[in-house]
Amino acid sequence: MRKISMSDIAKELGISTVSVSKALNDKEGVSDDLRDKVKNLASRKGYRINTSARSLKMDKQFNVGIMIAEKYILDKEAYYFTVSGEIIRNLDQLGYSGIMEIVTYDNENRGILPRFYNENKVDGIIVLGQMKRDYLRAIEKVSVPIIFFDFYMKQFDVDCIVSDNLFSAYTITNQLIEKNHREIGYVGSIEATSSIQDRFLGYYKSLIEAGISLNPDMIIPDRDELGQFIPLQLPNPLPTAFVCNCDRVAHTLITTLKKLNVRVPEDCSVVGFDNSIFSTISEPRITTVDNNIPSMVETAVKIIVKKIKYPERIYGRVLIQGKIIDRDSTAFFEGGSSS
Amino acid sequence: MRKISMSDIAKELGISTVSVSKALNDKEGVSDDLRDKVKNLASRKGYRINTSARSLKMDKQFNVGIMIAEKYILDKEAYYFTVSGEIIRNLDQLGYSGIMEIVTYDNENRGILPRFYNENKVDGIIVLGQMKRDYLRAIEKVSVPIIFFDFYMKQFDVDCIVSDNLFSAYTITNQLIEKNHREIGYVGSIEATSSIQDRFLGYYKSLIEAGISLNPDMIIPDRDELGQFIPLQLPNPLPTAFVCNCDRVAHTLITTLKKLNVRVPEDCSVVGFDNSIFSTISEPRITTVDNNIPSMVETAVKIIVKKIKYPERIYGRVLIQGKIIDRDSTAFFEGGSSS
DNA sequence: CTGAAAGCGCTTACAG
DNA sequence: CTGAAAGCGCTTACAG
Repeated sequence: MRKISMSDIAKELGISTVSVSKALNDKEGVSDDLRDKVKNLASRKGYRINTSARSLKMDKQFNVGIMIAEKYILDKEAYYFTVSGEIIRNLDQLGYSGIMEIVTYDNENRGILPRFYNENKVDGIIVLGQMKRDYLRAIEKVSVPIIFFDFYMKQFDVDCIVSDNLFSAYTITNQLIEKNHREIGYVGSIEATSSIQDRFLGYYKSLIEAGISLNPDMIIPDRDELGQFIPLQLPNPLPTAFVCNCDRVAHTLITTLKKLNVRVPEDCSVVGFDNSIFSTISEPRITTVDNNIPSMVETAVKIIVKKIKYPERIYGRVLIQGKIIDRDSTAFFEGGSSS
Repeated sequence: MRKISMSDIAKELGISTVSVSKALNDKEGVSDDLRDKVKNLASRKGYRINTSARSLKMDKQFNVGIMIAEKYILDKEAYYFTVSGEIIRNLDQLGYSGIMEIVTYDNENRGILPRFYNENKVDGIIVLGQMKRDYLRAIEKVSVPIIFFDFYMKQFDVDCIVSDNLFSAYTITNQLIEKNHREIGYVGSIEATSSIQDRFLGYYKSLIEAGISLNPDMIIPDRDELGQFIPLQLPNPLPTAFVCNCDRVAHTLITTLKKLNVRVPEDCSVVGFDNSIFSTISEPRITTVDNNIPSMVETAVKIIVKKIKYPERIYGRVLIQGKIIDRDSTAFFEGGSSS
């Protein structure tokens, strides 16, 4: 059974393919009557448009590329899975498909661009999660619109969608301070990603406003240069609370504290970030920040689609507000202002 | 700056586009000398092939569709993320891109096929994870090759790649029996998916061979008809060991047991399935089955690509061997043969 | 409202 | 080894 084309429909109805095209695409220039007839026959015959022909003519693919660095896959964490699922769903509503591509460590190092770009399969690109500067430099020169999702980088003029990390971290740290905590640690390697850094700055902003000075011993790295997690080196004495740059490491921290017979939250409060699965499977469940992925994604998709239409428009750094999810991992500090 | 085409290269070199096409595609019919000249100029000018034109002419998209039901995304579990990442990487090596699509609950109920099919964007489809029978019925009739990944269904003639669940469950249950366990529970809703059912059967096979009769009270459901997890109703008295249909529920079980002051593995052994993140973040770390995703994916991708070339070939139900990962959640049962 | 004609950028079968 | 010609299935600008 051959695929059926517009001209098959045209022949059967005794009209031209032009009219079929107009009818099917809801363009003006056909009577409502004819339009209905065409649409009916098309659906009865199971007509499916030949996208290659349309794309060739219109010079548009109706595909958006989604790039993810290999490390985020190996992580076995679902964060970017949720995100990409959401992206794909939003794209679909606007008539686009999502083509995913994993940038392997090797390709990232060698600056090899994704197939979907080299073969002109996409009209725009969303970069999901931070990658090497040099690679981003290469991808930046690409001749289709591009946006960064969930990170940004200095000296890049690329539009990006990020969670308002600084403000969220500031707010959640404020909450700890309101609960009488004065010794508060931060867990995260502050040079690893823009998110970790901004969350640190929000934490610091809160300390400044509370008149608490920053103690370098209280900043605990959680990963190495490759992004691999490392064992946590906790300070002694411990602070009475920790702000963690993500739920995963908050979960690790809680496990570590338990082994030291430190009770959470009675002896030590812990807060996380991302509202990931780690925040709910942990015991106690972790107070955290929900980054509002649906809103981030909706914005990102809207912007990339706009940029496909109007490539010269600039959106800059778009911040999306997060929301604190109160759970069971924080408590009022009773020890009091003994210092 | 206009996109550059084969004819641009041809003009600059004073040759025909036919020769350019042959040279770039490594087809015979051009001298090595000319081929080099063409390739050099193409790369200097940053030529990228126009896939639409190629696809239109060849009636081939060089894209494979990956369908995932919405529920697997909302799960916040990374299992299918790892899988789809791996699929995409394998496809890339064979010259294909992967177009993902999330089948929403709504579309699944209404039998709405993915955009990538309706718009002829893909040459073949991989269905990632079990979906409603009626939906699969609709997708089965599709006019491109299709395979099921990680599940199968009776009365469907669709080729599928599955882990050898029965055999893995059989083996891991045997290990418990060798450790002197005679009362062994199974956690999983055995009608929910083919995997859960087959793992149950492997567990049962092991019991049969050990002369242990099946006790219905020892089969504990873990999810409802929608696939949502439900609280575990543990039997009283408890068995001395549990085989869980996945690591996630094994993790839940361990948490539940801890609350009952049952120590794992001293008082009760627990094994899981999938070697997912839950098996390593759990305390103790869970003995589990690694399904060998790389091998499953490699096979799946090879088969779909073969089927694109030779649609009539049949591969049937392809089983991939899993591997037991021994960790800390099982122990020898000392209670002994008192019954 | 309707349609004939041109053309998007490739690949393939064929002729030289 | 090399290339002229046809054609894949659409859309668009234009004429009627």
